[in-house]
Amino acid sequence: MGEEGEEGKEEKEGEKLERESESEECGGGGGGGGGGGPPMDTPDRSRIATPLYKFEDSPVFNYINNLSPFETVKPIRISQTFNSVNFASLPSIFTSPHVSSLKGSRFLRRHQFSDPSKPEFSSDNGNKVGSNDGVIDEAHNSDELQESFDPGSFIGEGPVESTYECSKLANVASRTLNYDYGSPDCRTMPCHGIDTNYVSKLAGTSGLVVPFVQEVSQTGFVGSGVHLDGIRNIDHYKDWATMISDANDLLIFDSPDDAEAFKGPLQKPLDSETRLCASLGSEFTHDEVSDLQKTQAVGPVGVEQHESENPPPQVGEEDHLKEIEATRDALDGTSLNKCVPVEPGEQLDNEPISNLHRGMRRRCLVFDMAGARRKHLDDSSSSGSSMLPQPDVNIESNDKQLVPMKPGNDSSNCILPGIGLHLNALARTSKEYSVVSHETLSSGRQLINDPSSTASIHSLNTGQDQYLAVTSMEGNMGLTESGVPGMEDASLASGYIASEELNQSSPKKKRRRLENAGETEGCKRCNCKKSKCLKLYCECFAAGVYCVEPCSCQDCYNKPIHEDTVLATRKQIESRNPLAFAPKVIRSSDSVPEIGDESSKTPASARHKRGCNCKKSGCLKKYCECYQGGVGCSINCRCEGCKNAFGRKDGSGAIGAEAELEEEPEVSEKSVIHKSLQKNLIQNSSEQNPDSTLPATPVHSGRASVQLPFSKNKPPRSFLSIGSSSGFFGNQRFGKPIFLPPQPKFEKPIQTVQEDEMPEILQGNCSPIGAIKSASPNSKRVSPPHCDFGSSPGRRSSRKLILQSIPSFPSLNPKD
DNA sequence: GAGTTTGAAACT
DNA sequence: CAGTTTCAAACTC
Repeated sequence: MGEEGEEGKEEKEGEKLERESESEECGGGGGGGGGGGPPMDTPDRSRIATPLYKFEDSPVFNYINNLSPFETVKPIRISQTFNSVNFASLPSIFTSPHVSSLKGSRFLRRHQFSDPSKPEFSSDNGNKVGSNDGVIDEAHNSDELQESFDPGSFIGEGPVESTYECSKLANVASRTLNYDYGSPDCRTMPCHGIDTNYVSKLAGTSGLVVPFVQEVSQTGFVGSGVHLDGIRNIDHYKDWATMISDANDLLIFDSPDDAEAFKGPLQKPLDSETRLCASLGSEFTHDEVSDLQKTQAVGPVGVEQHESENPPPQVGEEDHLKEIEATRDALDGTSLNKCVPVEPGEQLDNEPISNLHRGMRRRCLVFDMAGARRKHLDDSSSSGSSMLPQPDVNIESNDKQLVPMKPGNDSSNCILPGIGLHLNALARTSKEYSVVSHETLSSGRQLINDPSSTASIHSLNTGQDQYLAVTSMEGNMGLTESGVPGMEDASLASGYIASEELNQSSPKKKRRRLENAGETEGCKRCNCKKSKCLKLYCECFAAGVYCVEPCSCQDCYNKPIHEDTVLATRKQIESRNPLAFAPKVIRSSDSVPEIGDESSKTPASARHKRGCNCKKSGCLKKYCECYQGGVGCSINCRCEGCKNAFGRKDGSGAIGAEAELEEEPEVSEKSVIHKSLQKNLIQNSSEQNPDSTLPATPVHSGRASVQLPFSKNKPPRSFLSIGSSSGFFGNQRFGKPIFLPPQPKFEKPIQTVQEDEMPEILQGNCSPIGAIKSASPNSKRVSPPHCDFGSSPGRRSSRKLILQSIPSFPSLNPKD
């Protein structure tokens, strides 16, 4: 009975959650997952297109042309090119060219975004909740991406456009392939279409992108394309008009957030661009504005107005103008004015601006709409940590959260199953990089990866893949290397996507299959049936990552789609046990050799944070967390009959696995242990390096590719940290408390988590113990972890691992 | 592949 | 805080 009761309870909860999620998803109405079809985006492209041409013919247009020093070229718009290209390659599914007309897209977008569902998409990249239609979704996603990518949709339109040509290919590729994002090159390269895509994708997921994009453009992305200066001008005006209209919208909507969001993100990037386009904004005068306004009525802009629901008041024009101006003024600060990047590269720059603007706005709207949820997320997630100063960042963080590890349903996001992780990781990195690194980390230091990490990645790739574990985000960042693999994965991924959905249907089989196949690489995933993957029972959840395709879980809520739920649950759990998501295995500094010494790094140096409680397994089976983690038992353990090969509680074996080997129980397991040990050694070597290179950043620890000895089955997961935002970098760097990508049970911890890494709190100062206490729920002794392990105080200082789980510790902020 | 064992997590 | 239940992984057959 009790069970039933409980189940019922859970069910209720689940339902509740579901409802919530659904509401979120559908929020707007339409979009929703299954439901909505192409929700928002499919506007009439034709319709959109038309206006432009008309526009050209219009007197206003002529007027503008006259004004502009440039020759007007007929706007044969890139869009066409772009469209043509895209479409050509696009699968039939995409019949509706989202991309086609930027403006059109804008149009739609607005509506779309207004739709609450949007957020979800953004987060997931279109992954819809639970829907199985991988294909469709994907398409959808891709569309979305496109949209986001699409200048119109994309905030960073300007830049994006500039990248256009490059991006074109990328887009196409992306669509067809679905996920090329992974291409490492992107990061490094300034303009690569891929980047754009990637960015766009990211953007889609989050508003963050903007900066990034901008950056790209700035970087010099030289627009390959032909520049239609004249067009540009025109566009510029047009953009202005659009902007104005947007401004109106803003006023109307009055969403402060928007404005803010706007400013933040754009500003920076724009600033840089400013030099290029600086003057454009200023150029506009009232008259021009008015003209524009008129134009709006006539031209394409008019369309927009329609959209905006603010019918161009012919009568109250003045007022309208005033409004506009006011808006404009307000926006000035924002950079909109600055805006339009004049880079030659920008083919479509004009639109970009407007688009940019739009994008911003749109995002803002989205936020607003989705708002509540996002906000709360932000708050929660970021609350502890210092958020990035810029709004974007916040957004990013949120978005990140969204990033799905498991595409589960959203193929798109993940897209790459294989890459999925990779992507995710990359995405984050990229985002962060773009944003963070640029801004904050100008130093870029970290970007450099660890070789080791890279190596690990490679190895992973070979395997299954799908989840590349990017050992370190940073490594990823390095992208260059890591990215490459990702690419491969991506290609592979496409294939996987479809299958992903299927997987869930037959979890067990799948799982087994994965285990067998993937074990090597370690792609193991969870197989939760009742926990909805929202409890620590779930390995994925416990690891702070979203469930991924390979997971065989049922009723999984550990997906980006259910971000809110996941976060909430996480919070809950953390409230109970702050260290719940912290790495379970802590490497003791003592033994911890320096980074370089891998050989010396043995599991022995590490210990399980809480210790095990084994009664029957003798700590010789994976039931034992210590053993599983490849570490010896410690005084923290309450195990009985400890025979842990890596070190006994009594200390006999403690020294190290090696010692253990000798001591190994004669039991048949000996061989097993041996294997495990060997693996460990190997892994350790690889891992350790990473550590060294990897700063304490959780990320590293995170899923470093390194697998613990036992992790064989469990490969490093993708990194998407649920929490997201903090993302690997984010968290630490920004000190966001959000979930860190936890390190997989042991895998990560071992490698990365060194005592050094341990949160300062935990470390040296046992003072934090209080926290720890809480951490140790069961009274299992939570020995002050550090103390025990942290026998070597000296080392600790160097790294600052932040326990993600720990909410806010300013001190934790990344040294970086 | 099904069933059992195990111990962590969750609950009371 | 301790005891019990639940859960999913690990393991066995």
